[in-house]
Amino acid sequence: MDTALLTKRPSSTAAAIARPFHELRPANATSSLAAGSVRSYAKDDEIFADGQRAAYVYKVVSGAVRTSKLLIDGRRQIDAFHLPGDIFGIESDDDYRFCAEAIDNCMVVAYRRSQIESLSGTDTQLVQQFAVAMMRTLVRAQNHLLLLGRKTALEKIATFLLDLAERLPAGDTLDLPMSRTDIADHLGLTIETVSRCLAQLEKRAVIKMLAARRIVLSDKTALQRLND
Amino acid sequence: MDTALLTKRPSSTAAAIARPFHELRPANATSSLAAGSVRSYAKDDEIFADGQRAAYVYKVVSGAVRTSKLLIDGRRQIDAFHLPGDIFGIESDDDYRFCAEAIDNCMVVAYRRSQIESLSGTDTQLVQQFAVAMMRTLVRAQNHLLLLGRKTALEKIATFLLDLAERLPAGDTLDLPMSRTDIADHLGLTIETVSRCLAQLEKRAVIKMLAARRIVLSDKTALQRLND
DNA sequence: CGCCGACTTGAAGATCCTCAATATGGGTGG
DNA sequence: CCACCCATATTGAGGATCTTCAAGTCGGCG
Repeated sequence: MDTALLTKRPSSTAAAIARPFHELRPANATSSLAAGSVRSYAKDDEIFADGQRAAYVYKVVSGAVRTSKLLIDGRRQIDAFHLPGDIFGIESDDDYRFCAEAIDNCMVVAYRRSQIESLSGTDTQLVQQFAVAMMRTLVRAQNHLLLLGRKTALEKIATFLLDLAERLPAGDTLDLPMSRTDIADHLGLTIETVSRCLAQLEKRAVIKMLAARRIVLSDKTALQRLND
Repeated sequence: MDTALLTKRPSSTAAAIARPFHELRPANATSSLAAGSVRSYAKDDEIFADGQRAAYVYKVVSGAVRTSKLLIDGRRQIDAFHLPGDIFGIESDDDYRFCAEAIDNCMVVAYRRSQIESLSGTDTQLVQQFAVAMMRTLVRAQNHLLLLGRKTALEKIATFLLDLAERLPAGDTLDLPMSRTDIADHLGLTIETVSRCLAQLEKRAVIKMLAARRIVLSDKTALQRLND
């Protein structure tokens, strides 16, 4: 079972930058009951919809996922991007309060919520993992409140780049999995503003854009100065 | 012990609108160990500071509390207002990542964090209460992301008023405990914009302002339309 | 009654958005 | 392997929303 899951690990670069795989699965044999099922999604596939019954909690194996909310007129807020190792879809009530979509081709592990709850006693490790995940989700959301409420467009971009650089393993060269639209909807901006801020940072020699989605953070100190 | 705490309950209107007091304290005798200490704060008193060692988790008994973050240049984001029954100050790491201040004269119960953690086995009720509180904090933060990132000033005010109306027990007449500055720093606006939006809602006969901090929601349907 | 903080209102200005045109580049088929 | 194509991204000009700065007004408390 363990090996079956392991062999499904793709050899793509996305998987190569994933956090240590042993973190993604319970270490002890007793937790095999809670082992989730691996699922693959293509770019822009819906993983779950807002309002849908929240039957699973997910962990990203490779690729990237966005969770978002919509206003009736279509305005969108992406609350978070989820990278390999990240857990998403944790709910206290019955239904999801977000929509989750694959940003690129990606793989996730789906854990049955009912199983997790029934395991509260037996598998401390996995349950605790989800508790930690929930707390991390909260911390990120709260930091993001400050960004959305009080930072300028340029500061938002700087914070975003630094945050991604910490979460993606690659050194100072970022390979963004998401589009400008996704970035804009995450930072409360428009794609044009995102583009102009990136251009401005490049003109200031703070970053270098090898391609639209391949960005070198040449001057992290300058970014940090914009960060707060 | 129970009675000692109960006699400290103030007879102010603020306490009268508090959620059922039995919810504020563990029901069974075995949890007396975890019973927190009651503390009073005057308007604008600091309850804890950002970066301070997070030794306590708090529950509001009466009055109101704000938790906020600051940028170095003084820009402030209030992540949440805490009303009677609300829990704040939950941290996973050692230190607070917020500053907490009394909005008006208020009373809180402080629970030693070390005690809560050591009680994980014995007092399920209290521990679970904090787990629920953490989840509620997360839900509110995530809803607030949509507000800050994608709503207009008028929509922000509408959402804010409806949210408060649900959380404060009084019917359609709101008694705001917080200043315009606090509202602005919560909604990512300036006090002038807050003032102008309220004026506009009043001109549209959606609300009526009996005093600056006493607002009647005359047309909740119209507010709801602005809400999303 | 008067003072002072809190709030309101007005006018001018900045940031960010909207609309529109152009450029880029990854993917596909010839 | 190249050329084309279309989604994605950039760039520009003009405009809306919200902010800033500056005067008032209100009202609670001594």
